[in-house]
Amino acid sequence: METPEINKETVSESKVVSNFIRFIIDRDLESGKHTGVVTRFPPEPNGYLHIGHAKSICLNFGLARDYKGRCHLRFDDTNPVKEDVEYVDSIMDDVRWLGFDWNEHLYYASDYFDKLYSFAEYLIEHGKAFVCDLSFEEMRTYRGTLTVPGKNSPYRDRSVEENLKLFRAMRDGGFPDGSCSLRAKIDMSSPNVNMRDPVIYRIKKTHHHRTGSDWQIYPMYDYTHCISDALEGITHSICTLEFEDHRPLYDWFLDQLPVPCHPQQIEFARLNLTYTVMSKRLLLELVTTGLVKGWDDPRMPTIAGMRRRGFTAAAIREFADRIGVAKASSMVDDELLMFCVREDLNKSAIRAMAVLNPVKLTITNYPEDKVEELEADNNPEDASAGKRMVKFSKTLFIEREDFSENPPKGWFRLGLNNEVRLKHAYYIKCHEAVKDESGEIVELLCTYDPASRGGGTEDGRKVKGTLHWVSAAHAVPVELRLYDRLFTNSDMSVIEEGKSYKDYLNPESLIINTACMAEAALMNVKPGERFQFIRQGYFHVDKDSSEGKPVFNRIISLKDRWIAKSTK
RNA sequence: AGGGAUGUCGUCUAAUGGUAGGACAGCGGAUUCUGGUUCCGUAUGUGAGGGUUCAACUCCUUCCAUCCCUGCCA
Repeated sequence: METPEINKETVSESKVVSNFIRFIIDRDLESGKHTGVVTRFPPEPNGYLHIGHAKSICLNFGLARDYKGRCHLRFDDTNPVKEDVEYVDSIMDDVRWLGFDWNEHLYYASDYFDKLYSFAEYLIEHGKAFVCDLSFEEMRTYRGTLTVPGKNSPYRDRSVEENLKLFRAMRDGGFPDGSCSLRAKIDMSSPNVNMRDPVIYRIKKTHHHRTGSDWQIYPMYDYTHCISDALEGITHSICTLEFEDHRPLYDWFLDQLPVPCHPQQIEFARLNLTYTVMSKRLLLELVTTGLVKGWDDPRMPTIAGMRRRGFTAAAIREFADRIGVAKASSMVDDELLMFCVREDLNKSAIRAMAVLNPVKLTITNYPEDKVEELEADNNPEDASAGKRMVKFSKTLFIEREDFSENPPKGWFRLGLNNEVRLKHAYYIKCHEAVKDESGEIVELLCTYDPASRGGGTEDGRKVKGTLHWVSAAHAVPVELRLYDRLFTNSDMSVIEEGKSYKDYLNPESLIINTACMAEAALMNVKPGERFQFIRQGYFHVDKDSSEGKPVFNRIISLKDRWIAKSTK
């Protein structure tokens, strides 16, 4: 896997909007509870990072940046059956690409396995943990339900010596998977089911991506996470809302153990985006069933997917800043993400002309073999982007949609006898639309006004419509991949009775366009470059491109007020 | 009477007892060699009831709605 350098775009200090977490930190700093801020981003390496993780990354690394503290990257790798180095690598890659740096603070929960084990013996010695022989089914029965208290395990009162002996036997591979577990001794009648003697170690004779076959037992999340935080001196341990019920357990472990500090767990609402799914399970399923072409499919909400699509890290960071942080569950309109992408690209993307659905246009009063070079600016938003020369001749291509024989009200593109401007070139008028037997237009016969060279005339007459175009003899064919939302349902958490998320797949989420004719310069582009195809949208050169065969991903179309108006 | 949490424009989010503000989306207009960009304008909101207070999104109280929790997943 490629390992890019830290994103060159500077992660500038963003205008800070207060939120409840900053409020807590300010208070802790003011009261002297803390003298600095240490946060962490703790992914489990069992899938690729998505836009929801990006929110968390921007939050945690952003807090560290703004408070001049530090943010650790820690892999929560306590379940070897689901985890893999491929994910570890992709996660580091994505965090770096987003523009964040953990410096030397890279950690793995698996680095703490020895300490975690010792702490477990400490709990046993203090009568706070026991080895339980209950099977999965029995344990479920003993746990009770949400409204009925649980019952104590019959193994709950084993002696410290016996527990120690059994736990060591577990460690040494003396028992098969699932035959027994180490449990905390808390309270089976707690209304919070997480406190009903939760399992803290289970037997898994599974190879671990970092510790190999060193361990036969692995610690559970609740036990591991709080201790890892404490060991690293985390001050504020920020996680999502579903862990709110786990906070008493987080605090319980740290209260029982001789750990260096007691971080504060703070929960915030995870990101939900319209028209997308965010669950790792579903994302994995999309990949493994081939519904998308890999984790970096440009339709995926993964960071790898958005990166390949052509979104910039700056746009994603801006998005994270704009959505804010709160505790109320929410669903963010994907238009906000698109806004951030357009906002960033508008300033930076080089303009070019490409005709997606070409129709031939002949300028009847233009000399047969003449070819002119016309000057075009590369970016009207940025004069430093310079200018380029574009070839113009008698035969051109324009968009088929830019001509209408019976134009609707408000139309100011090409029609019979109305004048439009060809961007950077001349004013033209159309006199005839030539059709084939089936009635389809095959050629537009136009005349041009030589006095309008460059796109304007001395008389200053107004020409409302401006079209993009390419010279037929000089244009090059390019492949376009037109991406759209993967799903058709704005709230994917609401699935109709009897349907599944697959029933909401958008059949037009990818349209491959091989008819596109582009200005010649686009033949020599490199993967990673971004352009604005004038009047169409932003495009990103895909890694599937090869010499002389460029492939462009449509990042996002331009906003189009005409469509909005004309379909009303 | 299981527990935990959350309700502010359509959406996201500020206001921490003192003018309910911003952004996206929408709508209207101006500018424009991209129906893009930019600029200007505009409508829409404190879940409901009661109470405390000179003053309540904020405090108290009752109700309602929504989300999360019964993995040896994280």
